[in-house]
Amino acid sequence: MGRSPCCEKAHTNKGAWTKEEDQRLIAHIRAHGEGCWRSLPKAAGLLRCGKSCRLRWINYLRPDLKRGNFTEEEDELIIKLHSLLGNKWSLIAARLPGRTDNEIKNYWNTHIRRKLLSRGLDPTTHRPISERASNITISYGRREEKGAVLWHMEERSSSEESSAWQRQQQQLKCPDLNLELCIGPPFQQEPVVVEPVRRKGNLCFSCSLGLHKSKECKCNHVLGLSTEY
DNA sequence: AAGGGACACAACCGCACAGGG
DNA sequence: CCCCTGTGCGGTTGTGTCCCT
Repeated sequence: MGRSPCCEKAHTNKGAWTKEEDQRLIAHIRAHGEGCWRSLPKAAGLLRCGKSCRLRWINYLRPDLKRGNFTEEEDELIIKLHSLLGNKWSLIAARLPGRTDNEIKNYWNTHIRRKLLSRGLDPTTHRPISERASNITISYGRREEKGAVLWHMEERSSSEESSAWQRQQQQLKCPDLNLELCIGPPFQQEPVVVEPVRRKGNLCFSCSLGLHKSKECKCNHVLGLSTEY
């Protein structure tokens, strides 16, 4: 179908941002707040694409960003989250205050990937590189117990022998992470929306893991499952 | 000191999705 | 229900810096 470009590329700057551009963007957002990125460049007097402004603000200019090296704890958390969520950088970033998805993605590709390789682990699967690709399929099931919703992973292996290694891998894939999954009864009242996040607001667990279209998706149900970031 | 390869990270691009008209 | 727009995401590219020869 084709879409109109987000801006007139012929009249926009590209490449590195100058200090002046940064200042203009910061000043405008301080004065008017975030939002309507399409019209922001014109309003702020910037010859930039709206998307470019948004990216610049989110990744580098936001005041709550934590700059500097990643700590060892952050490293390990990223690895754990990646083993659980895959390349869902935005979800991973949501668990690391002050870090952006772009920053984590870059850090993964440059540092952690190599770190895992040096440990003999496949950065994509988090399995030992030497290990043959096994025929394990993983599905997310749900079982309810005493009012709580528990998530479990079901591993099916072609081989009957469930080795200790497989159990270990299962534990690795279900690390003891506090994902702060908030489970509640079907809500009766309008939920309090702290921040007008359009798409992440009331996602079910499947969708919050990026498993949209999953048969487990509960977004259209009244269960009221949501994840808290 | 110069050249070039490797690395790190900022920025861009294309696509998907939600929501409004 | 369809189309369009705005936004967000993940992958990729571009560019500056570092390091080795």
